[in-house]
Amino acid sequence: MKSTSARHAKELVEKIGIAVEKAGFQPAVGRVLASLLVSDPPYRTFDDIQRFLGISKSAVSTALNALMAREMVDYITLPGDRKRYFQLAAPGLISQMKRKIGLHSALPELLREVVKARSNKYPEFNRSLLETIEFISFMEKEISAAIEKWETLKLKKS
Amino acid sequence: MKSTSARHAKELVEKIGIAVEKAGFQPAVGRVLASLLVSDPPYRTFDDIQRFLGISKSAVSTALNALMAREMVDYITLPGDRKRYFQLAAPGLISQMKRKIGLHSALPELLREVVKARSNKYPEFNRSLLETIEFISFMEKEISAAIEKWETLKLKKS
DNA sequence: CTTTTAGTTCTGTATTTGCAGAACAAAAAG
DNA sequence: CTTTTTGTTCTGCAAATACAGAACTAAAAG
Repeated sequence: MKSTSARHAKELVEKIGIAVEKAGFQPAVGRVLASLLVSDPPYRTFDDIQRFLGISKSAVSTALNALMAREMVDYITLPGDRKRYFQLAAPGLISQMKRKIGLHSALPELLREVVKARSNKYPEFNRSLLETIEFISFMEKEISAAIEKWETLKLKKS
Repeated sequence: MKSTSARHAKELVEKIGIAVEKAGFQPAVGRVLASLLVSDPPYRTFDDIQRFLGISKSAVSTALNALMAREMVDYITLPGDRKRYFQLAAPGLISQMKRKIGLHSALPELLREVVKARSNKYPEFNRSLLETIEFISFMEKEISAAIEKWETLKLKKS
């Protein structure tokens, strides 16, 4: 079973790695995350990961620490075993996504500053800037509303 | 007036440039975009931009073409004037944002593949993966609903 | 035709990024 | 104590990025 799906797993890891990379992480971070996604069992030691991915210890260490800093990965330990068993932390994954979707940077605030600083000689241009700001604010509100909706939905289920 | 706010404008351009850069563009692209935001008048020639930013022609050319490819900038021409006057295209800006918010690549699809490929030996892990997928799908739906809401809102206003 | 203008494309380079490999550290094992 | 294990941190390099400057192009002006 493991051997039959091993190739598929590797391919999946590559594809997921790229997707995570596009979300703004380093390539190695994406691969480490991906390896923990497909891993069966879902927890792996430092050098399980290193061997599976064939990358250096420093890359694994940096990646795991980056992921742990964002609470996307944590680890367990077993009695009488010095190793740490790293595993995905799904709640951390979800809050990471919330963060990424949610606050759209300083842009709206900066755009407001722009409009304030502009002359009123080109009202049509200023109006379209205001509309852009309006759109961003609207989306921010809608998104945080959606997140709350999701959370109350989850609360009801439990 | 222009001279008193000139410094403020330059600072704003830098700050906006960085914000745009963080959104995944090259530094020079961010600055060109920003310079068109604060520019009064809102349209500028190629070498207005070059002189204002103090960067090379190639950088300006590449940046403008990148922005035009995404329809975030366009240009007008004046009769008997060979120059192009570049300006921000607010609708393009907004649709660019829609695309960027409108989410998140192949990830949910890949996660579904992961779940399918996984054994059922660790049901709790699989369950939490499913919840993550659910969250992403939920947010995608909510976001596109919000965008539609915005669009009908805009239609009514006109 | 030649020259100028307005921009594009190419070539080289400085900077940044991302990782390997080695040196290092801390704690446990022997 | 010494050795082994489980990582971490540092040093250096290879590749990718982003831009400058120069060469080039197309169209208009003269």
